[in-house]
Order: sequence, then C-alpha cells, then structure tokens
Amino acid sequence: MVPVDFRGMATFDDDAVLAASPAAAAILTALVTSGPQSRVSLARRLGLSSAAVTKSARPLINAGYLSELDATERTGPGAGRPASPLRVQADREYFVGIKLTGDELIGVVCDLTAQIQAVSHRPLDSSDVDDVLAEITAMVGELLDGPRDFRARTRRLGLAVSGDVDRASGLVRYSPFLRWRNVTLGKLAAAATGLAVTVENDVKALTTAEHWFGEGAGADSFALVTVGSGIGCGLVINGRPLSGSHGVAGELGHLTVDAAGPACHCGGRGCVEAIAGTSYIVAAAGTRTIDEAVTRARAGDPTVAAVFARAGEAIGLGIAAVANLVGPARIVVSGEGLAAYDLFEPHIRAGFERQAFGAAADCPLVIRPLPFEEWARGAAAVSIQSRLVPLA
Amino acid sequence: MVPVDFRGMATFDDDAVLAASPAAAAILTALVTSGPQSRVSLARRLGLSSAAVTKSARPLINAGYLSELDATERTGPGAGRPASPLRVQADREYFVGIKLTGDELIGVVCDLTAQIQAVSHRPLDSSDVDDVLAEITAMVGELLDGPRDFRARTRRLGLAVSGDVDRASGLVRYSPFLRWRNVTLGKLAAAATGLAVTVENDVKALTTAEHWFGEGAGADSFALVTVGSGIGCGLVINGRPLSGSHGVAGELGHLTVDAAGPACHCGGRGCVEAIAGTSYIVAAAGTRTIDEAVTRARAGDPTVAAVFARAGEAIGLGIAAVANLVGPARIVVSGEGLAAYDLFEPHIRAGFERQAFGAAADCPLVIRPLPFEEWARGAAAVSIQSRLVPLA
DNA sequence: AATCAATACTTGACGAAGTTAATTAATACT
DNA sequence: AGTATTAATTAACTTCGTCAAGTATTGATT
Repeated sequence: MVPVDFRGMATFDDDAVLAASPAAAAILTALVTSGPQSRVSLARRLGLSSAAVTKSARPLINAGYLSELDATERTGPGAGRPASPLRVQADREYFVGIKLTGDELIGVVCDLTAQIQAVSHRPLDSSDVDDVLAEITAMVGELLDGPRDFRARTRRLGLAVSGDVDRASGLVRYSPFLRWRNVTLGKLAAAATGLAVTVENDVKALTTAEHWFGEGAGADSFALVTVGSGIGCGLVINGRPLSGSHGVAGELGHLTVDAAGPACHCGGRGCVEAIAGTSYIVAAAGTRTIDEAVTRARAGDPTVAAVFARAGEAIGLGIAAVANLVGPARIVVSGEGLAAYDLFEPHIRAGFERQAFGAAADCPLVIRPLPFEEWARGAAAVSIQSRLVPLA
Repeated sequence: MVPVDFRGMATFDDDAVLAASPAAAAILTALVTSGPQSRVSLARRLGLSSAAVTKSARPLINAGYLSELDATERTGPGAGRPASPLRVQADREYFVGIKLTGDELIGVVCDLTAQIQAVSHRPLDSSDVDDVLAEITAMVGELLDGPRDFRARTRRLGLAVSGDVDRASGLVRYSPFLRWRNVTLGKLAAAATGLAVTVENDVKALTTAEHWFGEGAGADSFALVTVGSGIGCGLVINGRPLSGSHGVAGELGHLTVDAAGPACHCGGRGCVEAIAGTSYIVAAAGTRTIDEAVTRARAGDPTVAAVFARAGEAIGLGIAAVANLVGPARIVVSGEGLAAYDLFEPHIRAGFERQAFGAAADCPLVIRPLPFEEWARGAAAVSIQSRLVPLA
C-alpha cells in the first residue's frame, strides 16, 4: 500500500476527492454509519461490484479519509484470504456544531465519525443577531484554538436552531425563542467565522445525528420524538429526512388525542402538547416550576403523579400514531422533558401499546434522555453529512 | 420520421425497449403522468440534456410506445422552431385490472395512460381460492375477447385485494373479506390466465393510480384517505409509495381522536374507525343499515345527522394528523362511504381546519367519491407501473 | 426577399462510472 | 506442498450520459 498522502496541515483542496463519484459518497456514508467493513461487504451492501469499491476507495485512502485496519485489528479466522476492512480516518477533519437556545449556546467539536472531541457552553444574554453572532464566533475560537488545535483541520460549522429554518439557504425564517424573523444566519455566521456553515432545525439535526450515528443507525426509516416545552418529531423515510411539502412535517405536538381535552395555544383541543408540554404539566400540577412538579410526583403526591401519567400516555398515543401512519423501523424518545424519565416511561409504553395497530406494535421504542451536548452533536452531524453528501 | 415499426400483432419482444435505460422509464413516466411534452421540456423536468432525451426516446418511438403529435395538434405560435411534442401511444398496450371484494369482482381494461376501455362486474358467491381463480379467468376472457379484441396487446393483469399483501412475491398474507391466509395469488392467477400478474393492496393500488393519473399527478408527496367500513390511507412520499418497516403504514383508522370515545374492535378507544366506520355509524344511529341512516339524516333527523357530523369531524382530525406528521402536497378523500358525501364534507373540513397546524392547513383537500371502477383502475395502474418501472 | 435571431432537435466525439472476467493475494485444511 | 476458498486488483468493455457543433423551422427586421 502506498503511504498516505495527507500531511495534516495541507491545504483543503481535497474537496474534489469526496465529490469524485456517487460511489465515493456512498462508501464514506456506509463506513461512517456502520463502522469498518471489507470492500466486499461494502459492495454487497451498496449493490456495487467489488471492483467499483476498490476503485472509488483508492483516492479516498490517498487523501487520508479512509485507511485500512491494522493486521492486528482484523477479525477472526475463516477460509480464504482475510479481508482488509476499510475504516474512516476520523481525525482527518473536524466539525463544529452549535445548538442555539434562548439563553445559551452549547457547542462541540466532532471528528468525522461524529465523536465529540471538545465541549463548550456560553450563556446568551441577548438575542440580538449581532450579539449572538459575536458569541458564536467566540465559541468557535474557544473550541478550535483550545488545548487541542483543531483549527487546521476544521472548515465547517453546523448550527441548530428551533423553529422554521431553510437549510438550503441558511435562512432562519422564524425562531420563537430567539424572536428572530428572516435572519440569514448561514451567510452571517460564515462571514463571521470563515467556516462553511449549515443551518438546520434543531429537531431535524438531532434526528439526522441519531439516524447516522445513534440508535437509528442502519435503519431505513426512523423517528425521533422530543419531549420538552414543545413536543417535536423528526422523521427519516427511505433514508431521507422528511420535510413536508408545505414546510410542515413531524408536528406531533398538535395531534389530537382527546377531543374533549384541554385547550391548546394552537387553537385546538386535546393536543399532545396541551397535555404533555412542560408548561401544561406545570399548570395541571398546580406548581410553580416543572422541577417542583417532578419532586412532588417522586415524593408520591398522587395528583401530580396522575398528571405525569396522563402526559406520558398522551405521548404514547402520539407515538403510536407515528407508528401506525409512517411505520418507522424504530422510534427514539428523548428531549429535556425526559429528565423526569422515570415518571413518564411506563405510561408512554402503555399508551403506545394500547394504540399501536397490528405489526406497528413491534416497532422498538427506545426511551432515553439525551444530554444537551447531543443537540450540538446533531448540528455537527448535519455539517458532516453536508460534507459527505453534497447533494441532498 | 421513419414510420413506426410496430405492426400490432407482432410478438412482445419489445420488453428490452422499455428497460433500455433509466432515462427511457423516466420519459415514459413523465409523459404518462403529465401529458404530451416537447423533448426540451422533458429534459428540463428530468434534469437531462435534450440530447439524452432524443436518444432515449427514439427506440421508444420505433417500438410504437411513443409518437409525435401531428402538426395540427401542436401548440400555438412563438419564436423559433416549434416543438414536436412526444406523446404516449396509449393503444400500444392494454392492461387488465381487477378489484376483489368479498362478494364481487370489478374489472377493467385500461390503455397505457390508464384510460378505461372496458368494464365488467361479476358476483362472487364463494371465496374459495379455486372458485375465485375461475371467476378471475372468466372475467379476463370476457374483457379481452369481447367486442373489442384486446387480447393481442395485453400481457399484464393487476389484482387489488384488501388486507396484507406482499407485492413483490404476489402473496396475499391475510385478507379479511375473502378469509384468505397465505394465498400465492400472483402465481396462481398467472398460471390460470397466462398473463404477468401484479398483486397489491387495494388502497395502495388506488393511491398509485391517483398519484400517477389522478388528483395526485405531479405531486411529490400525496395521501389518499378512503372512508368505508374501514378507514384507510395510502401515502406517497418523495415519489415513492410508503410501506412501513413492519408492513404497517397509513393505518389512519386506528388513530385515537378521542381518548374517552367508544371502544374499537382493535382494542383501543376513540379510534377514527370506531367513530366513522360504517358499522359504528349504523350502531350509533340506531338504524339497521347505513342507507337507512343516510336517508334519515338527509330527512333532517338531528340525532342521526349528529352521528355523521361527529364521524366527519373524526375523519377531519385524522386527516389533519396526516398533514401535520407527513406534510403531503395534497390529500384526496374518497371511498364508498363518501356516497354520503354531502353529510360528511363540511365536518371533515371543519375537523381538518381545526387541527391542521400552521402551514399544514394550506394542504389542498379534495373530497370526492370515486366509483368502484376506480379501484379496478388502480389495479391496472399498478400493473402499468410495474411495466414502465421494472425496478421499484 | 433576404437576413437574422430564437428555439427545437439531431449528431458524433468524448468521458464518467460502472460492469465482467481473469489475475493475483493470503489464508486454512489436508 | 497442494488445494480450496475468499478478498482484492486489474484491464477491457458497456452503458449512459454530456458537450459542442450543426441542422431545422419559425417570426421579426432590414
């Protein structure tokens, strides 16, 4: 094997290598999402000939994006010539991901396989666009020029924002928590940081990350449900994230589960969010904060526990609706609301099982709180994805 | 232009022509779904060069699948050379479509553009597999060897069955109305009729037909909701029909819309079907038949009218759920239940508008009863599609 | 009438990206 | 050592597209 060409500090003129062929992108994607594999198994998985894999992989190896496993790492015995599995050279390139909330920035540096290498938090006092841009720039500097020097190998930044985002143009059409309308965040952040910027809705970003690197890896279709002040849902169908023709998709929060239920701020009645959204739980529990409600429920207050039970069940019914309508291969439930995981879980499962129809009940349900850094990792994942699959 | 090679009675060795290239299938599909177009406009639509269209179209013209519009039919003036739009030669090939119900077969012959050329109905006394096959064979004979002779140009048969169907293998896993389990209908019907058979779930078949030839034509994503004894929903997303990982998708009937609603035979509570399914309407109205309920409601009986109102609203809520979760470009509502169209429509719209979230409310809703022949046309459409797009 | 600009289509050379078939490589088993 | 077996590579070929240049047919302009 020719030794790798890449010298670490080299220029980034290797873009052409990644865009070389459709097969190159497919190979990288498969290796990133499913770990090291031999060329033959890649060929089978991608529906290519092994010759095509050999050809497409070589330039990626030469450019330092792929490497072969060391002899020692290879798998056990078996007849015939042993495979030389390919692996992504994770440290070949780094990506910054930042999640913007109303009062904080959470940032990470990830390698090519979306493993977190560094973390940073910064409070956000103002939601003025210039102030936020300054904080983003400062955070990028802090992350890239910190104890480990990532700067030379980092060219991309992913931003995750809640609300209505146009990923293609980097435009934030509307963001409730930041009170933004039509902010060209992509362009502005690119100018401020010198990085290529991808902007995406936060739930979609997290869904992408879970689909590529997390619980949804390998699944052709996949749903991620987030529970918090709002109830959100990201969907991947036939391997592609779902956006909705009119820009709306995955709006699980405003599904009706109880026609006679409480009024929702959306104008409807008995929406999942009007039963299980944080502020509605607080109101129904009669406490001042959600933490107080959690404490009381854990202490055994039957009224407050019933509020959580009802909320969990509403979420379960909503998830069953997703399973019945879309039929994803698996569903992950997460979000900051799941800090009260123990109060929700059995009721979510009960609601789901009650209403999932036929084989939809077989859909595995993963209920797991994700730390806030995961959201930032989602932003980085979108950025990685946009690098590996320029189209889409 | 060289005169067309096809002689009508020629052998069917032109399969190779259709499968010639990806572009050929794309051109045919575009012409079938969107009507005659010039090569240049096809090129734009399909993202090809006009040279590619010219090249791929030629063999299709020579084999008689496409023709150029007559000079007289061409569009109006304009600078430059006028276009010679291509059109599908609809009578080049015919397809039989049969919809199987519990007590009747409905059959049609369609041309390549899914226009119905002949219709046939046959009662079904027995659901014994051999008896049904005999009826299918008789119906095919009646349709193909009738006043017009379609036999020479027909090689394919599509069958639509309600229940759990594996299209790829032609297996009917379970069909409630026919009381079938694991019937290899595709193979059996092929042997009996000598035609190439495609078997598909009836709702999916109708969805395909509407997506290609009906209200959903041109839409990238699309939903069809059927109202009858059950409530069904077929979905097309990113141009592909949705099947669901565990074989379940579009199960709109068992969505909860009222957690305190009536019990459903599925075991849940307040499902759409338990409020709007035919038998539940009859029970709630306290009549013996659905026709009696319709008559009474139309006569002004307020109790029965309220039952229809509630049913319509439940359907509307279900449709809103589809719009919120999946975001189709358009939604069609149909099915035999819509014979009572006038009783439902305003309530369906009201339920939809109440619960559709944000831009999802912009999704156009087409509420229209479809005659039973449309279901048979759906079966034919699946057969046409399998001919034009061998893969998928 | 002759020319020109505009648009549609056709042609042939070329190139990208895959394929198949034959070859080489590395292992286990006998 | 020899053979079977699987992995990877190589080289020749195929497919399917693009590009650039040319032809065809019209309306408008000189």
